Amino acid sequence: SVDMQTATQSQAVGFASPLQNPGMVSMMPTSAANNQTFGEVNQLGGVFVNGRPLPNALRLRIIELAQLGIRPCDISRQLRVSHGCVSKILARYNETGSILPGAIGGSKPRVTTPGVVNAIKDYKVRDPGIFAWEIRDRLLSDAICDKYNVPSVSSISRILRNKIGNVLHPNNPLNPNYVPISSIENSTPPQTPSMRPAMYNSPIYNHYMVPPGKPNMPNAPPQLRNSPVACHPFYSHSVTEILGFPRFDQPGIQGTVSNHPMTTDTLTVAPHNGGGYHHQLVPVSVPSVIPKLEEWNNMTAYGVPPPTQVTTVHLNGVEKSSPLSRDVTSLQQSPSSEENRASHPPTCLYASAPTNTAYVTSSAANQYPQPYIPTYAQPGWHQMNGMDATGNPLRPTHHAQNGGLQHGYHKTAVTTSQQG
DNA sequence: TTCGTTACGGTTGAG
DNA sequence: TGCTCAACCGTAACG
Repeated sequence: SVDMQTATQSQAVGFASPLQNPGMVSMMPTSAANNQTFGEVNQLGGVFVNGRPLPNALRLRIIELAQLGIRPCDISRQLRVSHGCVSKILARYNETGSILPGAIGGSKPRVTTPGVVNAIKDYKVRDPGIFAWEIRDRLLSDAICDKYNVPSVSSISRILRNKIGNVLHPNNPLNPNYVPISSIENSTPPQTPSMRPAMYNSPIYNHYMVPPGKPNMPNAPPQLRNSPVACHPFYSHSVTEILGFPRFDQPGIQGTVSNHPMTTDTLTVAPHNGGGYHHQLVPVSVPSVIPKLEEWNNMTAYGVPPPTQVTTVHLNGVEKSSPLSRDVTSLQQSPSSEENRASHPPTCLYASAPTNTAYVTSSAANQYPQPYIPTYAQPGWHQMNGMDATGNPLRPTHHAQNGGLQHGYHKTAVTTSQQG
């Protein structure tokens, strides 16, 4: 058991139900000194971790109950999840068919890929007076980009400025008034800096560089001969330079693709739900993804029975079967849903509100009327105190690693309980 | 009372 | 390794 503390005091494990103490809403305060962290309790008495998705099991239950005809407001009360969250999850499910949260974190894939940059260069070379918006239109009309990944006009302008250079510069080959060096210089290369035309003394030129039309510079290293780097001083990057590896979108060099980590077939895109972009690459060959601690997972590994799927409910005296049973089974059995299965907390994490008219009657649901017990006050859980049950240091969270606040709960064998 | 919406404080992860 | 930024999260409050 755990000592009870005042409502306004940070509490390590267990606490009085906010339903009994309406003034106690947030359990968030964190003390770096005692290295203890806390989840939060919402106004309904449900436990949540700020910034993190609800456990999949709870999301699934929301969908189940909704499909059984239970109103969102009742679901909200029963599961102690804010109605806004219930509304959001139901809306997402109706829209996408997925119960899973969206992809969190990461960066949006760049639209200015090397191929796009190259195309922009081509357009600019062929028509130095072309406007950025015209380039944008051509990227679309030439099917180099679609409407979802076409760079903005400002991005194109930036590319023109940063990667192609000032076309108004008299020495820029893209300048319409550019005078080819071949017309200034005869075919004999200058032997000393003082003998070269002035432009060759410019920092942007070196002895490897030749103007367009004289591509095969004899004193250039073989790898630079005929290359844009050597031929066009304003071309600061070759495609390979930009890519950092050979292009794989061109025929003939396909064999190099698999040598790049981002293009091997050991990577796939994780299931993503709810539109947006896909950016979570998951190594397929990894046998199991390390589950997120914040997802309150693996309760079953410590002696707590796995949650039983809710298949029927009694709603106003009428028993209803869950149409989601098949989906539940699919979720639990899907090879790609290791994390989903691991994140199923016991049903009793969220006790029914006393006034609920709908109640669950499966074996798991029999746990529902039990007293409210916070996630981390359940057997097998205690709050992060720096050590796990075996004495090993707990994995620090992101913010702990950065010296900031620590959040989340870590699975240990310590048994604590607290009834609200 | 119900529910859609949104500000807010938070986490996450690629770049 | 640490930072930035834009995605996401659930809650609480509003209408």
